[in-house]
Amino acid sequence: MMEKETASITIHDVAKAAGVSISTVSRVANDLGRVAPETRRKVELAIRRLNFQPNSRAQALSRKRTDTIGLIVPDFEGQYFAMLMEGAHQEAQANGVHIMVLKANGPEEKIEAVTRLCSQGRTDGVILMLSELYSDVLEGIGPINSPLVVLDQDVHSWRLDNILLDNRLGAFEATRHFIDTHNVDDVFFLGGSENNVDTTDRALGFSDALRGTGLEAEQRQFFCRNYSYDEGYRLAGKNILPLIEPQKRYGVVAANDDIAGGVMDFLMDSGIEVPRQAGVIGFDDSPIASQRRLKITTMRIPTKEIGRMAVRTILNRLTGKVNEPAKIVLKAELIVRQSCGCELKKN
Amino acid sequence: MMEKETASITIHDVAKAAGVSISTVSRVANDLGRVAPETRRKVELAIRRLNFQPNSRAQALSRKRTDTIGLIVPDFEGQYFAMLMEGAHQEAQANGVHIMVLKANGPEEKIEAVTRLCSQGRTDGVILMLSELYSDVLEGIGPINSPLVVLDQDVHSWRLDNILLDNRLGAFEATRHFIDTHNVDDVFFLGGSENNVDTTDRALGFSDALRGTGLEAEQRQFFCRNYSYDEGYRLAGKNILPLIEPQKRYGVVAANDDIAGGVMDFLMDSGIEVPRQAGVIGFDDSPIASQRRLKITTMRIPTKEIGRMAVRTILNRLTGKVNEPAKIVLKAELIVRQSCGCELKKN
DNA sequence: AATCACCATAAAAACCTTTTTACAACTTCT
DNA sequence: AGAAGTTGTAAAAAGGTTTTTATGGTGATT
Repeated sequence: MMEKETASITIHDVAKAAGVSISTVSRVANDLGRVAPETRRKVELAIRRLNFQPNSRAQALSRKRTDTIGLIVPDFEGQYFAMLMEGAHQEAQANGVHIMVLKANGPEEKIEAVTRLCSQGRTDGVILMLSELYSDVLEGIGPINSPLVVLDQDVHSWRLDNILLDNRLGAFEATRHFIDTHNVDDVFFLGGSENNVDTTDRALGFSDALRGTGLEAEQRQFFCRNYSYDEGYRLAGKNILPLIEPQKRYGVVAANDDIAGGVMDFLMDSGIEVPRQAGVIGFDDSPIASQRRLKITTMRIPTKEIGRMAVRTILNRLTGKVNEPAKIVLKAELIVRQSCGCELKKN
Repeated sequence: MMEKETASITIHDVAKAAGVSISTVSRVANDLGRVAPETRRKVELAIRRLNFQPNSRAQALSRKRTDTIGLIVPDFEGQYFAMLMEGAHQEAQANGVHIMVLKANGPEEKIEAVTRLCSQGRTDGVILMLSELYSDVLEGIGPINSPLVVLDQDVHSWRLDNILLDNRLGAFEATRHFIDTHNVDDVFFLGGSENNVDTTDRALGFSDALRGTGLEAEQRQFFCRNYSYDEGYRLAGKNILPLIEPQKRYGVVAANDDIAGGVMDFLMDSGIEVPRQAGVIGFDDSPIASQRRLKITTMRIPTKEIGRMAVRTILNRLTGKVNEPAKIVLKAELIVRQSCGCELKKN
């Protein structure tokens, strides 16, 4: 039988090589306690010479932490995940911790994921994108012994950390941009999945914006099966095109940039002039928004920032700097490009 | 002083509750060895009643494995990372292992990353996207004690596992598609960063395709700073537009779909008809290729598959099923859409 | 009836650190 | 000069599993 691991060198080997005890080696390696200069030199030499790499598994057990943060997302689609990851990883790396990624879809999968990461101590804290009805999940999880920060959902009543985006306000502003700035005749809202809280919140903001205009929100909002270009394209054909009349001007608020792109392309393919006849505003400011000929006006979401703050929040909890559950609400910002029609107005 | 963790219940608690020894609990929990039915019942009951969750940190130390696989990528840009992640996570989840993601850019960062994951035993194996000159990194890493599979680079001589894409062949086919099928007057190649092996391999394939045509490859290939839309747009203006003559027909092979999109948009913005005057073929078949009005013809790379196979390969190594270093070479597949001009020919 | 094999379980060792406790050998102070 | 405090290091305990070894008890074998 062949031995797999080349019996890696442990703290004992270093101790022996340096002629000291293991506790001394540990103190040198972790730079704590007082060590005589001469001893330190000997130990450091031995560490270097043997190329001693502390076994992180043993460290994890002893220190009761893994220096790892879990990130649970519903999917890897679109640019959202990548941007979140970018921010989270950045903050994590700066603090010497690692990111473990899990994808979990239904409530059961989410519970399972949190259990593996949290309850079994695989991570020191978890960032959770709930995205759907949360109560089932949170109840299923039960009491947690390490920090859990929830994105995209207000779970303040559960005394959990929260990094949120004010979706309602964002959609409100996008809609009002059409109504106030562009003076459109009518507006539509194209959401993602209807049991996705992002979407329902944005639908609320859309309704808010219509209040007092005489326009009824009900018949003006439609929902995709997911946040994709293809769905945007499909629903534009199914629900929006039939409602468009020649001489009027319209505004479409889409729940993300992918959907917005689909809507725009369908409308253009159908001979509708975008943005003259119909303007479009997306959500996210994902790269694709500016990587097309007609650049998409969008509500920028500081996704990278959210990732960074989520990690920051967990780290703060861990160091005990913060004890009250955090609730941070970020705002979306209107990025004016071409698809809303602002350029037309100027000319 | 407040106690942070609610002293979680251990195998000892279960043993006491069931009136057996801890080794018996371990045997029941892991379903090994022979246990009397009656004893098993008692233990299982206790486990359930106390909601015992084995401490994965202790398991990791004892079992000498973490059930975690590392994934090191150069960046999170584009859709490539997401697709890779999708495949890797899928295979991982099916086998009860986790994915730890690290971003590492230069050789030093890569060495550091591999050290943390591999040498310190944080993961059981690592998937590494080298993407640049590899020798520095591989030498810096030194001997490794757990499986390392390298993507996108032939490191067979280092006796490492390898999942590769035949970039040279892919670029050759793309180029020949223009020459053979479309009978173009001239072709161009737009690569990514010049010290990125993907790009240099594809440049070689481009050269291969020009052999015997009388066209010189040298002046026909240009390199972006990165694989982005903006760079494609920029280089199309700087290098390609000046070379275009009115009555001729051109083919542009881009190193990925983002660049291809940029090129197309620049050409169209400049009044060049795409694909009539200039056809474009991208690489990757990333979502953006089909999420625009003029869909991009592209060399599809089975990225998800690569992610899956990389995890599979590590798992196989771990279980000792495979001992010889694997070298799997996948082929890119031409996906004909609109940007190459095939539709025009038909009409 | 004595020996043997076998089975179920307990006890102990191992995994590799960190952290606490203990203990000498010096300093310093009165 | 003796008590008290400091300092540097060793020894031991702790962390929670898995795995190996030991052991008492049962049924079969001669």
